[in-house]
Amino acid sequence: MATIKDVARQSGVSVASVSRVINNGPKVSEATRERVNKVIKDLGYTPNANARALVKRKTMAIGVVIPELIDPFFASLAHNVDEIARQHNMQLLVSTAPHSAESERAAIKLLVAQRCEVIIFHSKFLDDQELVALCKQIRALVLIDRLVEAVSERCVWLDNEEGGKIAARHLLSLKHQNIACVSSIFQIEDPLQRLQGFKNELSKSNLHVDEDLIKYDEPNQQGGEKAAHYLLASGKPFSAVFVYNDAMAVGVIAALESNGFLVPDDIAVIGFDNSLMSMYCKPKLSTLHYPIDEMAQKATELALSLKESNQPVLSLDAVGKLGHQAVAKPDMNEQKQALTHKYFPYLVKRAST
Amino acid sequence: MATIKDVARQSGVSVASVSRVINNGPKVSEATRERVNKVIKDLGYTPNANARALVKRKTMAIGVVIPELIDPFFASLAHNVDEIARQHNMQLLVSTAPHSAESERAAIKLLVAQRCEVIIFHSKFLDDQELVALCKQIRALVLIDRLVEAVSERCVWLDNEEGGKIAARHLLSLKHQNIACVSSIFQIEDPLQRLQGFKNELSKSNLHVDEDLIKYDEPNQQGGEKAAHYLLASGKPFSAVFVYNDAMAVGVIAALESNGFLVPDDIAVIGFDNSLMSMYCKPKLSTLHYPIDEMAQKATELALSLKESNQPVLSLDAVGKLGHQAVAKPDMNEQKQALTHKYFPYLVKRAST
DNA sequence: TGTAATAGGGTAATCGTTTACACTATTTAT
DNA sequence: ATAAATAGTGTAAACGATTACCCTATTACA
Repeated sequence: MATIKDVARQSGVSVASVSRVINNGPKVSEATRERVNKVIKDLGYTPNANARALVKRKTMAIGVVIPELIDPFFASLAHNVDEIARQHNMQLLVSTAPHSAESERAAIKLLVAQRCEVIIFHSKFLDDQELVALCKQIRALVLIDRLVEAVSERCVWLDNEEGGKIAARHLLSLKHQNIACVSSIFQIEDPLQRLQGFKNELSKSNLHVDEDLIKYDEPNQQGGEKAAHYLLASGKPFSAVFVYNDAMAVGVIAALESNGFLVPDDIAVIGFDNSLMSMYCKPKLSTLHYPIDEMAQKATELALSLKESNQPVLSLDAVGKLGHQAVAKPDMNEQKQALTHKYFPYLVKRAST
Repeated sequence: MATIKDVARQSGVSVASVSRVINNGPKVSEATRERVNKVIKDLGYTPNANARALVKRKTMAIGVVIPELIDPFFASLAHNVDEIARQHNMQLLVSTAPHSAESERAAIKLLVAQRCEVIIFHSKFLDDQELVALCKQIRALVLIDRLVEAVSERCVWLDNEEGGKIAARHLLSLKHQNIACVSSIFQIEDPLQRLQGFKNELSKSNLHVDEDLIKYDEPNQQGGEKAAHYLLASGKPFSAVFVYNDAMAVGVIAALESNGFLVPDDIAVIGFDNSLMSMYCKPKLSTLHYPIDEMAQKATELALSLKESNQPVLSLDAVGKLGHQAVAKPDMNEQKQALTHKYFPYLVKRAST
């Protein structure tokens, strides 16, 4: 593999000049520039990014930590990070961390080892304290899909509780009285908050969810099918189900229909995510739209702006430029104005309710 | 960020010893090892992968070039590469190259700049010649989903023509006479070969596809819907549709049903890929299973073994260990035994036909 | 006891870049 | 005509690791 020295030798100049040509630096005569470029072509020379990263102390890489690529939700997240990365001529590093604190730590460590300074982190298993420590250590680390109060200005998150409330209001407006829930067996924030919001809103109407009508399983189709079977096995009647996500909801519908129930006539179902699947399954699934595309893009841009900034906390001015619904919370203990990048789900009505 | 020198200083040894500790090298006393490890913990030291890559002349990265992450097929491909990468403690580099020769070139170049020596390349826009040149230049480059004769031992590919034949036989066995096709607007190998195999098999039974009943659009749901509308607009009757992939097929079904046709009673549909979608849409989609998981894993292992090998071409012995249906072609011009890693699709019958 | 083997550890070159600094012509300003 | 500025280029010191080679005790063995 040709090096800068080879290019220098062959074109009769110093490595400094070659470097200047490569980086479009000033102080190179047009003649030299052309000669060097010719040799670069001939030799098929490509600058070594590792050597560059070493001396410049920065890489052109942007890392993303997600549980796995195969889940459409996370694939979508990675896809959007990649889009922005490409716009900035940066390379995407994917570090997968399948559902455990240990693997999340390992994933971040790999990225740090690569000296990847811009990181989008989808963490569900590290505790707040550890995340705060990481934020201190890594200037351009942004947490997506999670709110950690102490570093709220680094968080791009969804109001899951509000999602639960919207679902509840929707089912209430349809006059449902006996409502079941299907949730994820991973007891992380999202399912808990969605359920909490859902229950809270119901209780405002003096309704409550029978604990026997809340079933948990893995957050995919199979899990949904199983959870629906548990529900039916409970023997208690219900006319609507609020499901953790669309994948499970599709499974729930399949199980209900194979047991002779009609959706939505006998039982209404509502999902979460607004995934492609919800649009193309039948009956089409009502769901809560999760603006993961915008969130991922915003998170990436936020991280990139953080890289440039010298301030420990993102300035108001910088945030202004970011647009969208950044929320100021004036009532914090400290004087500093805390900022948080909060997004909201919204209802998408389809044939299933 | 702490460096190896900081660790050396603080633990009162030389950088050489620290390096030995990090790499579990020999010639370090237990006492020193512990002392150094303690300092490493305290300082939160992480070895700089760039510096390492520079001096060792190899990275712990494995690159994958795909058009985009959001397509479940490619997400699945990347996912499986990642799985193997993780098993080898390697980092996944994703380089997306959206549907053009230029972007494929750029994607590979990025990976080469990173000195990523193990690469899984899904290329559809570079010509054979250029790919052969790349294979010469990059020892551990493997092409997935494509056969280039001159470097067939580096190719892991699917027999698309056979897929078309299987689909044809299936529809013939159901006594269909008027058969339509929906294909991808990207005129790359896959759709062409599938269609070719399909037509060839039909012609054996003296049937042929009316050219007006072949429609092209983007290979996603929307494209499928549009293509189905074109078909209906042609005014010609048909009782079955062979669709390029499941995503389009789902769109086709949606369009047909919204026009009052029943699938499969009025019109049968068969897709390609055996994606999750085909399993959970309704009616469930008959399709050709695409063993992308195994193929991606095999491609990755092949690339990894190529990295180790010193021979320009993979030896018979090495391939033996790889298992699966590696096919020997004894009738090559040259004496060298050419090998190719060919996979076959198979029919998955569901409710749509 | 003398000598070889071994264990433990340090020195310094190296990987491929960038860039501060120095240097020489040449041009510009006075 | 002379000083100052500028354009173009080269030299060499980093960046942070690895490792060949060297050195010194200590141990093993005759």
